Amino acid sequence: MSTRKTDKRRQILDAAVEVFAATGFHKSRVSDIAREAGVADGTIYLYFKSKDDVLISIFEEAMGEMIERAEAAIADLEDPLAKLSRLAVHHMENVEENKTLAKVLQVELRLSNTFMKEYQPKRLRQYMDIIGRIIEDGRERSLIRADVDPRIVRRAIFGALDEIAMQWMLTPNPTYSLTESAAAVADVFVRGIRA
Amino acid sequence: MSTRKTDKRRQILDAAVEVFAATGFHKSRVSDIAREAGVADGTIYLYFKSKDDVLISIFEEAMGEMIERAEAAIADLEDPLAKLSRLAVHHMENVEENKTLAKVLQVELRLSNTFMKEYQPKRLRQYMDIIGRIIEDGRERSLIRADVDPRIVRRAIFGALDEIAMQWMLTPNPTYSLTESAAAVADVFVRGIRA
Amino acid sequence: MSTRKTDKRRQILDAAVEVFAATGFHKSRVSDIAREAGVADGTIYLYFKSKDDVLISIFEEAMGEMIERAEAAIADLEDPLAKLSRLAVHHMENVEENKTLAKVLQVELRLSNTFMKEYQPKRLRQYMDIIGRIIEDGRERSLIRADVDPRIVRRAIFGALDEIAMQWMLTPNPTYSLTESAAAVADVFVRGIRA
Amino acid sequence: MSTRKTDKRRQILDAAVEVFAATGFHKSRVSDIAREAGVADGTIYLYFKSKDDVLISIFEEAMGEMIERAEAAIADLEDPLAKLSRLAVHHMENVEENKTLAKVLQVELRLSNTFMKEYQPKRLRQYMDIIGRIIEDGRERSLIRADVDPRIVRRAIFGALDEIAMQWMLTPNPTYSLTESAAAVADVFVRGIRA
DNA sequence: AATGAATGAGGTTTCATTCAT
DNA sequence: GATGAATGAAACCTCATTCAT
Repeated sequence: MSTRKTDKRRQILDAAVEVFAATGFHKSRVSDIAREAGVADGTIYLYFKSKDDVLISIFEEAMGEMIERAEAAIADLEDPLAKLSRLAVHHMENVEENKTLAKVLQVELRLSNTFMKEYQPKRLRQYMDIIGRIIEDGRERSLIRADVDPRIVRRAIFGALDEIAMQWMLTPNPTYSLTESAAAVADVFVRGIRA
Repeated sequence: MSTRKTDKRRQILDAAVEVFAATGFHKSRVSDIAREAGVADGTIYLYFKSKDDVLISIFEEAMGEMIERAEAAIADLEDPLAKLSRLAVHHMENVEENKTLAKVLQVELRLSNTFMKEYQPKRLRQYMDIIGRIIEDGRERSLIRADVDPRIVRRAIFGALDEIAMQWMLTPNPTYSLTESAAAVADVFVRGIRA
Repeated sequence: MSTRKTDKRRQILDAAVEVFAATGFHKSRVSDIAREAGVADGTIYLYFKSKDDVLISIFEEAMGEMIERAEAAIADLEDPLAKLSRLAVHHMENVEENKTLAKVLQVELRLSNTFMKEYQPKRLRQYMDIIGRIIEDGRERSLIRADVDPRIVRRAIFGALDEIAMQWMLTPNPTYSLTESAAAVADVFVRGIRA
Repeated sequence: MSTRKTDKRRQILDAAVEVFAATGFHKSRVSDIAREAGVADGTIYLYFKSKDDVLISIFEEAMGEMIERAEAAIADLEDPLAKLSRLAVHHMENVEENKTLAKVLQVELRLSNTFMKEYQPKRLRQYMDIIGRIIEDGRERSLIRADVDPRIVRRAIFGALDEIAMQWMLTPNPTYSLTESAAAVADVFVRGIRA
């Protein structure tokens, strides 16, 4: 029974990702998601508080996974600077491999007032904290300059990656590799902050 | 007569910036803008095609000015790396000095579907081109490494600045200085790309 | 369930006839129809595409019935000329007995651009075809002159009846009998076309 | 000066006929008429009370002329029945020769609420009175049956002609002759009412 | 748990008309 | 007389959400 509950919830979330990516959050109707998920309109409200809540849930779950996977991706590395590079490439791999979800997370998410102002910071901060901790660790081990402020630089790194990924999402037929861009960006940052 | 026409147009644009910043684009009603501007609802449609067009016009004009001022700000500098630093600080000064306008440009603008997908790229690219040209110039003069791709790095720099400014906008009572952050970010990039 | 659906649809159509007859199509607001029908504004759009569609549906249904009833009314008659007289009187009886509906069909219907140019012809032609077939039948049986063109005369007969009914509708307190007028008009046409 | 005044008035009326015929009364904007007439929007209100008044004025003038010309057309005939035939053909000739004006009078005029309910009757009655007087004259001279009610039959004749003309107006490329139809209709009526 | 029919708030835009010049 | 910039009223329809079944 609990599996079933989860199943339907997942069905709806998956359907919502498809619908949001195809039509955009604002233009998507709840009934579109319901049809795509094969449930009645009202059923969605048994699992989510509102249309916004569906978007937020997509974000929460996707970010939760991203955070886990990001931490796993850098776990076996020793060097903080290597971790940074690996993280950047990993971030872009996620985007490239899961374009539909990424489109929702990056493009549609920003279009929701509620979201931008209330929910985004929390999870994003967690994600950025990974970067922040790498930098702090590097500073303690004198691999990164002491005058590098982690709170600023973690946001700079995230902003740089995000902007490049955003641009890639909005380009209809991108010809360049996102992961190569990630490596280049990481290279600049690594040179910029190392001791 | 031409002055008058311009006057009323400006009145409406200024009013719209205030209203959009206070209420958000979506929640703002055209009649709110009209009241703030001291004109009738219909008058707005003598100067703009739609509510969206008002937002777009704010963006077009503000970006036009920003581009001009950014170019003026770096005109007297010789060193490309110094130009980059100056540009970053200049960017943040604009945001700090004109918080209301910046709020509209950074936060509300992203919330308009029409906008994000059609209008933004053009002007933003022009703005990023300023960064791109600085980097190209630096490479030619061997002050910047030859393997730095201007197309990627200009976007990385913009993304980094934008993300930090965005965060600052969304923070109710920011205690940190935006220009100091800009200097720190610029420092990282300068170290990251110089030969 | 199907009854319920039909019920609500009928409720709305009946309400619309009342409202359109009282206020005129253009001046009637959708919310007026909703109130009269005892449903929410939005409910109307579950059953009809638009306000125009409500008017069109009234017409389609009313004309469908009129065509059926007209054919039933003349079914037991042999003589084509007697059929014509009966049809004319039947037409006016409908108008007299159902003044509210007739008002909508005759007066308000003509005020809707969309309607006049697209929907009216089809159903009206069907109605006129009844007259046309009577005339053709009469010609074949040599009861009506061979040089009477059914396509012209059917329209002439309809036009004559329609104009007289229209005038009656627009007269606040008509003192004359519509069915007597119908008999008189039919008499003229019968004399005019018989062999 | 008086000529000039008349000139501008006429300019506007002529422009309005063109615009109404092309776009339909409701869809036509006052500014469209102004542009077509080569005057400013406000100028129209120096000569007419309202947009409706422009339509009414077109009708009044056109009907005035039609009435005059109709009376002239039958003046030289003695036989009332011949007059009826002549009148029918004359009516249709007017329509055929002046399709643009006829379109406005017949199609667009009916779409104006104000008009149908207030102005039309008066002038139309005058026009129908011509038919009525012919019939009365015929009755007195025993050329038309005594039991033919002029008030009914004049309206029947007008309705028949009007319906046929209306249909012709709404047919994109009519292949049949309107005047021939008029003759056929007149023939039926003449046979139908003569003693 | 699931349904889906019903709800009803909410706002952009048009365009006839006015009136200061 | 002529202009045309400015006015401002007015209503259709959508769609997220509810709740009786």
